[in-house]
Formats: sequence, C-alpha cells, structure tokens
Amino acid sequence: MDQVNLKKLAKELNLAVSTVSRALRDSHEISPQTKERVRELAEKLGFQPNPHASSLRQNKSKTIAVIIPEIENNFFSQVINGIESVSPTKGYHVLIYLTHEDYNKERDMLQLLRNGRVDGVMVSVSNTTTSFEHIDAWRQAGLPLVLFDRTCDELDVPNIMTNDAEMAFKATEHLLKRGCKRVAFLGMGGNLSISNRRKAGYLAALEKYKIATPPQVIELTAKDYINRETLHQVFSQQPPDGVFAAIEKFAVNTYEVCKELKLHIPKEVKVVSFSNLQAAALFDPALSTIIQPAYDIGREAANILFKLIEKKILMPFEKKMVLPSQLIERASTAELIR
Amino acid sequence: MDQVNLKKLAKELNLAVSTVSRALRDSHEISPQTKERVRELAEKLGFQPNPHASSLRQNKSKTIAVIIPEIENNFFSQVINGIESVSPTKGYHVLIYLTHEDYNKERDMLQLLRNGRVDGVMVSVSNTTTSFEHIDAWRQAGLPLVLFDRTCDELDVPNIMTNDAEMAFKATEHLLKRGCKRVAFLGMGGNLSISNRRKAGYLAALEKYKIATPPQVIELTAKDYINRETLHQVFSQQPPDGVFAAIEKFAVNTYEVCKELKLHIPKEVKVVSFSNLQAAALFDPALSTIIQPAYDIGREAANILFKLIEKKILMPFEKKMVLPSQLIERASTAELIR
DNA sequence: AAATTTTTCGAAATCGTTTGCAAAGAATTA
DNA sequence: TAATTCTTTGCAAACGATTTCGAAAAATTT
Repeated sequence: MDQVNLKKLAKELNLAVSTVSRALRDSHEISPQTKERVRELAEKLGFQPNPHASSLRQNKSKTIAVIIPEIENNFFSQVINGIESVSPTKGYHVLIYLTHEDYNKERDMLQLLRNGRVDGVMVSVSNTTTSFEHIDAWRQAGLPLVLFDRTCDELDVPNIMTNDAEMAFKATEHLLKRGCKRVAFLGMGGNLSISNRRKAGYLAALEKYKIATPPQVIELTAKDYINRETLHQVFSQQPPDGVFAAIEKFAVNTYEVCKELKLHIPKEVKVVSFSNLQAAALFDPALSTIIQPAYDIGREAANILFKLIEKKILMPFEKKMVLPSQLIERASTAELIR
Repeated sequence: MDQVNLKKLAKELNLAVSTVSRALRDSHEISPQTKERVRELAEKLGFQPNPHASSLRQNKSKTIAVIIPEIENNFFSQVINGIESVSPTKGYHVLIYLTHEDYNKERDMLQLLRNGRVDGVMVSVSNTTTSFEHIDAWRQAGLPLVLFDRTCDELDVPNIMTNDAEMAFKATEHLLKRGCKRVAFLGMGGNLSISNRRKAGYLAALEKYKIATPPQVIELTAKDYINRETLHQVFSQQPPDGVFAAIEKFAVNTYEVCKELKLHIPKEVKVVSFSNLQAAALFDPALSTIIQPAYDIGREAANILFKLIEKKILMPFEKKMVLPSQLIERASTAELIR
C-alpha cells in the first residue's frame, strides 16, 4: 500500500479518520491547530482524496457528459471549448460521447449514463433522432440536462441555440437581393429542429419576396461522395443561381461540384452557408458565411447546466436562450459587375 | 429511494446480495436457474450498477483522460475521433482536458488525475512544456500513459507520432524543386519535439540541396494578430519565395499577409503546410498540405494505452510508432508557367 | 451406507470517504 | 459551586458493489 488515504494520515497523526476528513474539508468543528497539523502532513505525503469514494458517499460525480453527433466539425469543437472554459472553474470533469448521428447510440448512451456516472448531460441530438423519449426520460427523472443547437422545442428542457430561422431568412434574402432567381436550399434530412428552422427561414424569404419559381429543397447526407453525386445530377440539369447551405460541409460539396461542372462562383452560382470555419475567407472564392456563436453556446449551456446541478432556479430567458449568429458577406455572393 | 441496487434486487428475490452480484457477473458458481431469475428482475427494474461503487472496490475507473493543448484544430478533433473509435468497444469512457498550451495547467492536471479517477492518460504536450518530470512521474508510478504527436523521445513511454522530419524534408525539397531559392520555416517556439523534428527536416533539405542563402526560421505564436504582424514585417522587407508552415494556422496567417501585401501565391511565394483541413483544396489558391494520419494516431494510441492498462506486453514497434503522413501537392506550390 | 467431492449460496469484510451522534473537556452562566 | 453551553474529537454507520471464506445441500464415488 503506497497509496495515502485518510486512514494512513489518521494513524500517522494519532487522530481519528473523521477528524482528518473534517480538517481537510475545513470544517468549523476542528481546531486551527489540528487543521494545520493535518494539512501539513497531507501536503507532505501528497494526499489526494479518492474520487470514487467521495462520489459514492456524496452521490455526486463532479462530472458532466457532452453528447454530440460528431467532433470533426468546427462548430462542435468550439462548443466544447466553450464548455471547457467553465467546467474547470466549477471543479467539473467533462466526458465526451459521439453518436455519429445514430439515434440508437444516442438513446443507449443516455440510458447508460443514468447510473450516477455524471451529474448532468449536454446533448445536441443526432439527425436520425425522431423520438425524444430518451430525453424526456431524463427530464422526468429530474436529472440535469440541457439541449444545445440541435434542440427540441416541445420538451420542457433548457435550450441553447442560435437564431437559425432569422439567419436563414437573411441569408436567402441576401442571395435574392444579389439578383438570384432560383435559390436552392441544401439541408440534411430528418426532422431536426435546426433543419426545420433553417428551412422555414428559407421558405419565408422566398415567400416574402414573392419568388415565382418553386422552392428547391435538396436533402443531403453525411457522406461526401453521395452529396457530390446528388449535386452533380441536379446541377448538370438546371443549376440554381443561388445556393444556401445549411451546413458547412454542403457548401464544400457545392464548391467541389461547381468546380467539376465549371460553374463559376459567384457569376453563375452564388453560395452562402452556415459555417464556423475561420478559413472560409481564404476559399476560392471567399465563402459568405453565417457564423454561429459556438463558443458562447457551449459556455452558456454549461453555465445553465451547472445552475441545474446546483438546483438554482433558472431565469426565464435561460430556459430558451437564443444567441445571435452573424452573416459575413464575402466574394461567393458578390454582385456581378456589369 | 427509487434507485435500484443490489440490495433491493436481493430482497425482492429472497437472495443474498452476493448471489445477485455473482449472477449478474455470470459467475460459474451460480445455477442457471437463479441467474435467469436475477437477470429477469434486473432487466425489469432497469438495474444499473453504480460505477463509483464498482470503481472503488475494483480500483479501476473504466475511464481514460485525453490531455491536449487545444481542440479547435482539425488534427486534434480527428485524433479524438480515432480514440472514440476504440474506447466504447472496450467499455471505456473518455475525459477531455485542454491545457491551452499552458505547461502549468498540464502539470497540475496530470497531478490531479493521479487519484484513481482514470486508468490511463493520453497526452500531447503543450508547446510551453520544457520539463517532462510530470510525465516521468506517471511512468515511475507505473501508471499507463502514452504520448502522441507532440512526444518526448527521451522518456521510456510509448510514443505515437508521424514521420515529421521526413515529411518536413520532403516539403522543403518540394519547394526547392519548384524553384524556390529562399525558403522560410514557420515554427512555433519552445523546444517541442515535433517542432524540432520539423525544423530538422527543413534544415536537412536546405543542406542537402546546398542552398547558399541562410535558413530563415520564423517563430510564431498562438495569437493570430501577433503572427500577422510578424509576418507582415518580415515579408514587407525581403519576402521569402517559399514558405513551409509547421502548422495549418501559420499557413492561414501567411495567406492573409500575402493578400495584404499583394504577394501572389504561388507566383511570388509558394506555400506548403502541415494541415488536416479538408477544405485546403478549396483555398485560393488550393493549399499544398502534409496530411497527418490523425485518426489513425488516435486509434493506435488508444489501442496501445488499453494494452498497457490490461498489462499486456507491448511489441517493440508499439513503443515508438511512426505513422506516415502524406504530401498533397496543390496550386500553392505550382510551377511557374514561363 | 458412508465418505468424498462438487455445486450453490450466504455472511461479512472491504474499498476510502463522509457524517450523525456521543462524549469528553473547556468555557460560560446562573 | 453547580448547571449550562460550546468546542473539539472519536466511534461507527453509512454509500453500493465485489470478493473471501465458509457452510449447507446435492451429487458423486467408494
């Protein structure tokens, strides 16, 4: 036994284990002198309390889980960064779980975490998620949970998101004002709240500007080669003159296909996309983007989760928090020079 | 108490706690019939063993830690993805810690994790790390640890990395063969193993091709605006005609500054960089990159860590594993058309 | 039928920390 | 001085799962 624990300290100091424990937790019922003695030896022996014993006894793990669809995506990386800006200050540890856009995995993970391993979870649901029972089960069990970005409006659970519909409207409007007549929307299938919000914004803009040509909603997938094939097929018949991509990846696919088909951006096709890629400005041409406040979303979501964990009462605005995105106009939606 | 535990199951079944425990762990000393009875009720009541109690008793946490400098970087995201491709299959959970390139944080984290919270750690050291005592302390304590990418050759700890020196040599050689006379190297300060290896490869290439002009090593930082300032200053005097960036971020900075100074890439300056950004092909001009096998590095590092945890003996090649990178030549290093 | 082995299960200790309660001594009050 | 509080400490029981040890019961062998 080279591991130092309370018992060892207690024996060394001729004290009871309980006294040592209390001394280290700075309890008022321990005299300053003994506290000092205990602290000194603990320091000297490099004592570190066993987290499993503490967790077991106190029934709290000082750990939270982050469940996201993927991580090779600037948005989610930045969210994690935001979360990590809070968690250490609260003494919390962060577990990461990837669903790879698989509802079954998501459900199973959430189920598996209901054993006290974590004190709360932050979820951005996968795009194959149709039922929210697994989320609701957490809510019903009274366990702390927040949804971010890919949320679910119906549930009485804190949502932290951005103004998707509004920005989708603005992006579409931007394309229309730049002279586009046939604007296509690239979304991911499923009935993800986020997809719906973005599609709704797109449709609203078309309606407001009384666009005659019917909306063109193209549903893409997680696989690049499938997307390229789909786009290739659509674009080689009658290409749209404006593309609004709901995800960065789809904008990249659009660029690739336009290059293949020798469609000039922005002369023949203008492109705007939700994206948090800093390097979007270096694209050929520079990509107009809607930047989401990913870091802030992560930070605020974490703050709210910790409030839930600490059983503090949430302010009304914290139940459904909307952090605004920003539209950056770049060359990919530049006006034609006549 | 709505929480189901062994005691509850035992009482319900008129069995001893130990029997229930053994039945659920499929012990040979429990009859098939009772096993079935126990399993059925456990299933029905949704029993999930308390991980803290198990961890405490068994002295293992089924958790590993990943300590990385940052996460808003495609490379590290891909590494995590690789790790996550292994850990669930082993029943392990993954904690993420960010050092933000701060040696003190790194040291403290490693110290803090020496309390049984995790069964092993994977570290990519920060660039402010000069001493490796904190790493060595783990090794000496016999705790499982692997280093990846940003490693330390001196220590007797498994290293999983890529062929940095070789690829740096190739990248520099590539620039020289494309006609560059004054190739600059953009590295990050500190004496990180990875920086040294890349710098060494750069210098070796200059030497082999007997370049008369002295090497130009420019040390950049984590802050974009500082880097832009530095590069602006250097480039506005006598710009190099070739730039080899050790990190993606520095290539982006180079692009930005070249745009400011109206230096044409690749006519006046050719650029090649270590980068795992898929979108590098869409840059203006498309960026020549050295792609690191990030996913594989994560996967292999995790595999080796689990071998250590399971006290399996490592094969010699697993102690220092080198996974090859790939040089993709694109427009940013295209030959001039005369 | 007796002796032995094998199968099946229970009691209790254990992991390390926290905490309710009791007890002793010191300090204060009546 | 006696009765009371307050301060400081120790004892022991949790928390929930695992595991050692041992004891019945059943199956097998002699």
